[in-house]
Amino acid sequence: MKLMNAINELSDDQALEFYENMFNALADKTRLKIVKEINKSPEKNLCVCDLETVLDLKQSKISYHLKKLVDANILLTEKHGTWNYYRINEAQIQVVLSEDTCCRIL
Amino acid sequence: MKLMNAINELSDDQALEFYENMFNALADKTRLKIVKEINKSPEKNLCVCDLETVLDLKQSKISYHLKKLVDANILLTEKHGTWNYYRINEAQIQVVLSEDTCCRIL
DNA sequence: TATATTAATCAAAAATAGTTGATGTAAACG
DNA sequence: CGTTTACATCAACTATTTTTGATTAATATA
Repeated sequence: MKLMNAINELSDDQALEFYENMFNALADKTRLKIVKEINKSPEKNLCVCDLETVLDLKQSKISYHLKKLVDANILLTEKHGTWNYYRINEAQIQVVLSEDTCCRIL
Repeated sequence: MKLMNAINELSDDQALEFYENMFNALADKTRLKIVKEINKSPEKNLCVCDLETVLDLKQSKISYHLKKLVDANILLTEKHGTWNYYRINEAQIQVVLSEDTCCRIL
């Protein structure tokens, strides 16, 4: 999903689809926890194995949810050697959420 | 779901649960259309049969989605005789969404 | 009172989403 | 090279959500 700084150029139907996808990506406790943990981390990014440890979840499960967040353009990936680091795309989140809500889920 | 003007009194886990529920309720095109149509209506409220006509969907389907929105406290019900009117609970929506997003989905 | 209208609810079916363990691939390291 | 580590992806399975066509209950109207 593209970054929606040009959201006003979308048709009504495309806009609804954009929001449906964004809300869907955020409508899951595991995914909200992932975002929260990344935001709490010192470098504001975590790799899969970090999340495995901190959330005590299986690798495949974490990868599944990370993919959903990346597809929604809520997370960005940085590859460093064997490690895949995930970072929050704050611009995308702020398109959707109120300041207060950002503070609570980030 | 209660109105969350006291959202800061919730534990982290309860807060995540609140947002998970709110995003879930909004993560559906039919439900977003319902909210949009109610907001577009002259009286800012519609009954089930109005929505049936304007969205061209079956009654039971509309009732199903209305229930989800009411459970999330995004819509409020007013009963007038045989008719059930639904109205947007703007306070609840504004807890979660940015002003721009409110403008797009309302 | 009999009938029509409105809308909630139910159970069954269909469609989606999430979980799990295994496999595949690429980089790091001895 | 062979081995280990990190992680994406897959297929089978489970669980949840949505759709559908009744049925039911309540109100309105003839």
